[in-house]
Amino acid sequence: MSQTTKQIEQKWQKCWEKARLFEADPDLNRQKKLVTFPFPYMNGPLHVGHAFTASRVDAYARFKRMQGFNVLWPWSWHWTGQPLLGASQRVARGDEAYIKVLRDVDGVPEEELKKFVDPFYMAQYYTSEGRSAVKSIGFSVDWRREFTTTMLAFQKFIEWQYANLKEKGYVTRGTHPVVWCPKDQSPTGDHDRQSGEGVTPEEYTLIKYRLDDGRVLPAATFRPETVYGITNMWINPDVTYVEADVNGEIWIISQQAAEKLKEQKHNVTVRCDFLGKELIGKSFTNPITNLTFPILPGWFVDPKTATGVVYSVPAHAPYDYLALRDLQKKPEVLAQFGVDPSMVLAIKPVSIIKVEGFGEYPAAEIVEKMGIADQNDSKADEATNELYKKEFHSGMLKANCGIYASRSVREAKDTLIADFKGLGAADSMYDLKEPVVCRCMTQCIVKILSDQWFLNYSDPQWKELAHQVVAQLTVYPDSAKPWFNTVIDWLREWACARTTGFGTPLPWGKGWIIETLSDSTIYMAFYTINAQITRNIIKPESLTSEVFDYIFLGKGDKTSAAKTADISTDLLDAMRSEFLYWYPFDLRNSAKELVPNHLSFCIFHHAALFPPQHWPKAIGVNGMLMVEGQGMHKSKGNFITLKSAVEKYGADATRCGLLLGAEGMDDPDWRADNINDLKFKFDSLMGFASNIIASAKKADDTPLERWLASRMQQRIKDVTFALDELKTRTALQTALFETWNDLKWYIQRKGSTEAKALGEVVKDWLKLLAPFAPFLCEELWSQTDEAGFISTAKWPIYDTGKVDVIALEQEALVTDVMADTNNILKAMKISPNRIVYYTAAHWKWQVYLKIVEKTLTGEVKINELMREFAADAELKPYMKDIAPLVPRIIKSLTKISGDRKANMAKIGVIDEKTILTDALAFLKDRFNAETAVYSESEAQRFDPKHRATMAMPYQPAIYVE
RNA sequence: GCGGAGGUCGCCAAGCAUGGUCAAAGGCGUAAGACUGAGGCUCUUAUCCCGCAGGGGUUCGUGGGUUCAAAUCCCACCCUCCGCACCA
Repeated sequence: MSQTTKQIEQKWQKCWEKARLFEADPDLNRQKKLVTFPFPYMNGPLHVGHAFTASRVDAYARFKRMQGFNVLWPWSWHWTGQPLLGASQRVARGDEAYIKVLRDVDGVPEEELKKFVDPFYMAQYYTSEGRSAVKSIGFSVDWRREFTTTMLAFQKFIEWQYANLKEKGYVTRGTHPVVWCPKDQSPTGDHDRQSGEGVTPEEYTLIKYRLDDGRVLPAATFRPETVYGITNMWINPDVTYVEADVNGEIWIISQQAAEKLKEQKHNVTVRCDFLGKELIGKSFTNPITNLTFPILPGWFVDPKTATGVVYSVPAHAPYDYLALRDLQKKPEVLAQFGVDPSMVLAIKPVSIIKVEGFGEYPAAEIVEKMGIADQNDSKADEATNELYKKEFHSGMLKANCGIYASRSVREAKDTLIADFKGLGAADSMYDLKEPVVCRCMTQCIVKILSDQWFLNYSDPQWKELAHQVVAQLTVYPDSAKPWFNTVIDWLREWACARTTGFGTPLPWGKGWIIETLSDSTIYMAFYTINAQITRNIIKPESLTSEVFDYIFLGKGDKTSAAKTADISTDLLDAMRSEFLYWYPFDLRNSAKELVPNHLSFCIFHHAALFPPQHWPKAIGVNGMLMVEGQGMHKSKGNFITLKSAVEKYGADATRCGLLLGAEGMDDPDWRADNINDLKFKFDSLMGFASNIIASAKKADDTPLERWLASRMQQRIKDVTFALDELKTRTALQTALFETWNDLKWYIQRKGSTEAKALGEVVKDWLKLLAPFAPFLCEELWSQTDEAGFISTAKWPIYDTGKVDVIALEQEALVTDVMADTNNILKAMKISPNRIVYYTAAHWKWQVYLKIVEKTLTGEVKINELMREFAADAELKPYMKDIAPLVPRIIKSLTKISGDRKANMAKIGVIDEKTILTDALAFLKDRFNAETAVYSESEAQRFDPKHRATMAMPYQPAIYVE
């Protein structure tokens, strides 16, 4: 009884483990490759997305191992961070919806689920599930180097890293605005939000206009340059405002604003509240120009946005223009507030920005153009956006803008804000453009966190170093390389410590732990020594900074380091040399979503901490896995765990199904039908190859075997080239389908599988497939006469000596003839009884080859050619036939590649009659018709329609009936 | 908005750097045949349109341009997907 896929997989997994096949130790006689995959976060099971990215790493690792490299492919687990804790708390809270997902999607058994109230238990559970899934899919991992990020030894490593970064000045301290949940007392990231995804704090400038009594009206704006164009203030008469002591000044702001400012480093004490209408009609002073303006009622003013105090720039703000116009049309409204309508009527917009395509008053023009009725018209928003954008990008400040006159808005803005603040005329506050609601249903605000620790990715010198890392880095695909540079330029300070979740305590900051994206930037170096740490049971406290300095940087005195650490100098040296052997890493491959964060951080940190010889060698980036055309989400019900995929389809089909999906940065699509199909294909392949291995014993060396061997060489070349570029899809497609098709063709043509040469080709084929479908290949390899594992067999090397261009050309003749025959049959719409081929006469070959030669060397001149032919005694008699032939041949040759023409010239005349005669039985079978072949020059031939004279070299004439 | 990646013959997808070998690989799907008790699987063949003779026509997001020649080069436009920070 034949083994099931599952049995085969388990068998080889055990064999590999027993042979310690993937355990890699330093070996100075061999070149090394350290390949890595970003450790997965353990708040859930591994899924097919992980499998896709890691399959690429594994295929590469296996390929390089077969090429003779000493390959190290380690794996670990990310436990530090917030989500694990959050997940565990949801279980503890009895969150049924969440528990249902764990049960149904993750497949967690009931008795385990209960224990998930302990986050470490949860992590442990997913980690051991994950480990067995990784083994079951056949990743060739050295497990001796495994760790989790909460292990003390690892945390010592992170401490060392951060102490170093701080010493080098890459860690800074400062304040930072975040979206904040007042109830949870923590920042509310996108994933923690009920609504308001993607909303970030935006900074408003507050212009501190002053009432006559000295109280401040801090009007909020994104466009402080418009302070020069103010005509009045808007206060919502129906809204409650407060008078508050803010940093020693008396501010008038909306009630909501007072609460917000308290969280933003403002000292706020509310003294009293009142309705906005009390302010209407009062006048105030512009702190920049010292001019005085009135306060008018504006119902569009939203107390929930910023300060609830807005100043009016009717020349450039559509809302202001509309609101003013509305008031001017309704003097009776003004009268209610005791405002003199004629004063309002006298307000004229003040133009301060010159912008292309608009005249004096852009706001009025755009309102007109879009036909906006009043301040309640929904189109007003659109007009605002359009005009703001336009004025920002191409606006110039006019002469009435003080010292900023004739500067562009875009360029003057930042200095202007700084100047105003310096004068005490402006302040700032943050607010959210749209409401954000936390998962706990609380409305979020902006909080300014103080004494926050940052990695200073803004540091220009650090950026420069990071660019240098990128410059020497190979990126797969190459097109992703510029992306890294733009990300490096774009990254700013990154808060690298937080107060909640799991993580390594910040070495110098009480209560702070290192943020999880910041604790996973150089840990690939830790792999190099972790096997030693475990094997020698090195205590965490022995891993002092002196020890790490010595191991990773060769710094300091090893005797004293060993002494303080209580470990031997030999062991220290062993770790040092192991690090030196493996580092830097040769490949890190991940999905493209990590480019703007993890992978770029990895570059920054290597730049900061390691010398250039230990900088990353190559980074691979791939797309994000889709499932049936959609993004994979637990909530969408299309989440597929790695474990379930392997169980259902087998490891090889899962790996190959994923890898055939896409390469480069394209997103692969997991289609269950395709994977299932592949599973059947592999069953078929097993029988196919097995049969060949058993029967290929006969010494046979015909052009067909040479053709097959030649094709194989081309496949070897292509697969090797593609894998070196991490083009896993191209490589697999060639290795699996194209090569298989070659073999099938050979067997059809040959009619048997007995040739020993075929068996040899199959061995190479299995090797090409082994990085992708290791279990299947290992099984088939064991059926051959070869010893050892295919996983460590020698990768085939492309050998031009094995390429027989004549055999290739001869076989091409057969396929070309078949294609032509098919075309004729299709046009005739018949099934033939008899097919006769006529090969070209020798003199035609002479003519043909002469022309081929000419086209290779340069321009072909017909009259010269004809003269040459006429001079040839052998050709002279045929001149009448040659004349019309020559242009035809020239034309047909334009469709043939230079390489092939060169081959044709080299090969000379091929014996078409023999080739076709040999293929006759095959053709007969294929077309289900009597077949025959004659040479055009044979007098005795069956040729009722006189087709023979149409024969051309490489294009025999065909007669069908 | 900023940044990145893309739009190819029913679907997925190669090709585009180095224009001619491109009606354009491969896989899927579809159709026919073989196998089977029947099916699934597998294998074979076909699969833009026209053509009773190996030929012709129209295709590679849209519109222009360069060229003897463009899926490939240039310009403009339209559309889709992804990332944008304290979060893994």
